[in-house]
Amino acid sequence: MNDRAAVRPITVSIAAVERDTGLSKDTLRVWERRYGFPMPVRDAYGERAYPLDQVEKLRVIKRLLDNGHRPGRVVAMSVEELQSIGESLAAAPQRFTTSGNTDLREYISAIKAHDVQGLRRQLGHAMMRLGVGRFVCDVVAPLNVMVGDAWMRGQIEVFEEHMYTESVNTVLRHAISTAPVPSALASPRVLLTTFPQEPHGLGLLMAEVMLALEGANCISLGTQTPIWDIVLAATAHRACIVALSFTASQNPNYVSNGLEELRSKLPANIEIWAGGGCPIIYRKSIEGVYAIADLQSIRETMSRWRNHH
Amino acid sequence: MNDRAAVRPITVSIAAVERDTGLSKDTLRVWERRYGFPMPVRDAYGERAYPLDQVEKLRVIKRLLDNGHRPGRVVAMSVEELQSIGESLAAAPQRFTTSGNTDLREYISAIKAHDVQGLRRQLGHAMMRLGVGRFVCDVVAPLNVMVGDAWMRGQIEVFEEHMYTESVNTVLRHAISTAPVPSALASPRVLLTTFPQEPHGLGLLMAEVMLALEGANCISLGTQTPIWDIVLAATAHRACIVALSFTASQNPNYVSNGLEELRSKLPANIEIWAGGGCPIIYRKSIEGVYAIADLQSIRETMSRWRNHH
DNA sequence: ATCCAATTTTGTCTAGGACATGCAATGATT
DNA sequence: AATCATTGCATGTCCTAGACAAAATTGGAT
Repeated sequence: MNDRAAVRPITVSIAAVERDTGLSKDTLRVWERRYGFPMPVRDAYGERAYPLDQVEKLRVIKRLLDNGHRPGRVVAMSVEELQSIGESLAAAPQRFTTSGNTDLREYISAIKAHDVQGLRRQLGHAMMRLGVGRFVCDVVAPLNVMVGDAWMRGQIEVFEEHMYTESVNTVLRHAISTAPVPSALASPRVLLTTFPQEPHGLGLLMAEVMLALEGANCISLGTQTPIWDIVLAATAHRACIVALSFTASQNPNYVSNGLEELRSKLPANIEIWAGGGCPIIYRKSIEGVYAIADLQSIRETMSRWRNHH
Repeated sequence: MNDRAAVRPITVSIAAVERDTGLSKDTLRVWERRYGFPMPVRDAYGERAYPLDQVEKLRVIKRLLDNGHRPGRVVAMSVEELQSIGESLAAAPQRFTTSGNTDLREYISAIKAHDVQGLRRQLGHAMMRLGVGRFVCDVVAPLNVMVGDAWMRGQIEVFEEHMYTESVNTVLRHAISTAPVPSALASPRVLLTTFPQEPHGLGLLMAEVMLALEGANCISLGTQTPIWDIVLAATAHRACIVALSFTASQNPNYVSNGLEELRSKLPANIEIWAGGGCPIIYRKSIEGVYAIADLQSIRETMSRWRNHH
């Protein structure tokens, strides 16, 4: 029995860490210089090679940063300290039991039991029981948060989160397909997509469901559309509204710069709606961009739009 | 009337260029050093500020690079020369007529007319007419190639490709949802996903459709699952087969190294099936990995599997 | 408690050098 | 003439280390 682990690479390159954590190469290098973490080993060419446990810790740190913590404090911490912070954070807003006597822990159980069929059945039942709108707002949205938190605390594996995401994806798309096709004339045409750095599409789907409920004519481009192509698409599809989704992991600079750029390139009569978990959208308001704080407020924003037109 | 153009930024930062063109900051700097293009002006802080026309030219160059051209030739060229190259490429071969008396050009027309509803209707009709299996093999697969080619020739915009992808996504997921749930006992459990570098999920969906038709029990994790999590997921879901999809844009080394790593970590009784447009899969066979050359051969490979078990 | 200024923190940009990798053109062999 | 090995250029990514703007925090005065 030779030690295979010593032979096989148990380290990853800086580019892979950038991709997996969302921290730029520049940031990774400067943290190493300033805080002494991460401290990768060097490969035969003198290039950084990050052990997997450091990548794991970086992911936890990234998640804490997204929740408002500051690098100087958390980067130097030990894993145990990070854990305790993460748990206190998750324990604080126990707003799980939001409403509708739904116990979200059952979904988590299904995920951890790797019961795909059961999870989808539960989701389907909840949708039937609550109606599509409340299902999205009261079940899917808090579940997303809960799954993310559980993952950060190491209670859920990446593949389990993937399975969850895929299941919700299926269920939401099914919900969208059952919505009636709106009358082409009266309903606003809404273009949905995300910026190039944002690969997560669940927020977009949730928004699409809510918009469809409001009778909007949704045109989704999926994720990661270049800004210039958003402009072209909005024009080509004669959109009234461009709706964008941003997760907390997004780089705030890219988000606000991108929104300003998009606003300047897009005709003034096309509105921009921005939503999702990214804090910068709500902290720093951008001229001509509407921040949609939660899914419920899509309804209000839409009625405002209707009154205006 | 003051000159707003002089006030408004007619230049963009290196980060914005990276975002808009997909060329990394490192690449942009090294091109400037080596080829003298792009040659940004400098702002008050001495930082690169790219005029919009240079960004535009960079976009054209990027498309030619994706087309197989080499930077040394094209980066130094004038805009006119670049134009002529793009057009000469457009005149190149067009292999439309695949099979089944379906004229794929109608789909392309719908895409270029930005007719989402029409495109989906056409796709739905074709599926009804041909049956799900032939629809995927004879329509979707060649259409993907055609759309990709058209994009490379500059005949289709990025946002049009996005709209197409999203439509096919919807139609395929609908097809999957209509497939009967297979009996848990007799049917093989197939885990579907892609490697972390591979964000494209259409190939995965097509494979899932074909597998579902063969009565397989499909568990999809979506795209970009870390290798170690594929191993965990395969074990947790008691998968018999792990199916992976690779597009042509994948780095051959990553693909073959990743497959070898996965094979070594996965229990020997779990098969690995690899498919998609990536040439390396078929050129270099890997011990214990089955290459699935096209969607039809999923059927044969599956019957081989059944005979074996 | 609220506001403003000084200070610290933090991410991103800069420069040019190095080098692995992959493609192309050459030379050698069948 | 076609195939294979070798050499060499082309190219992207990584390296170090310094600088600085923007954001966040602190301290002090109202």
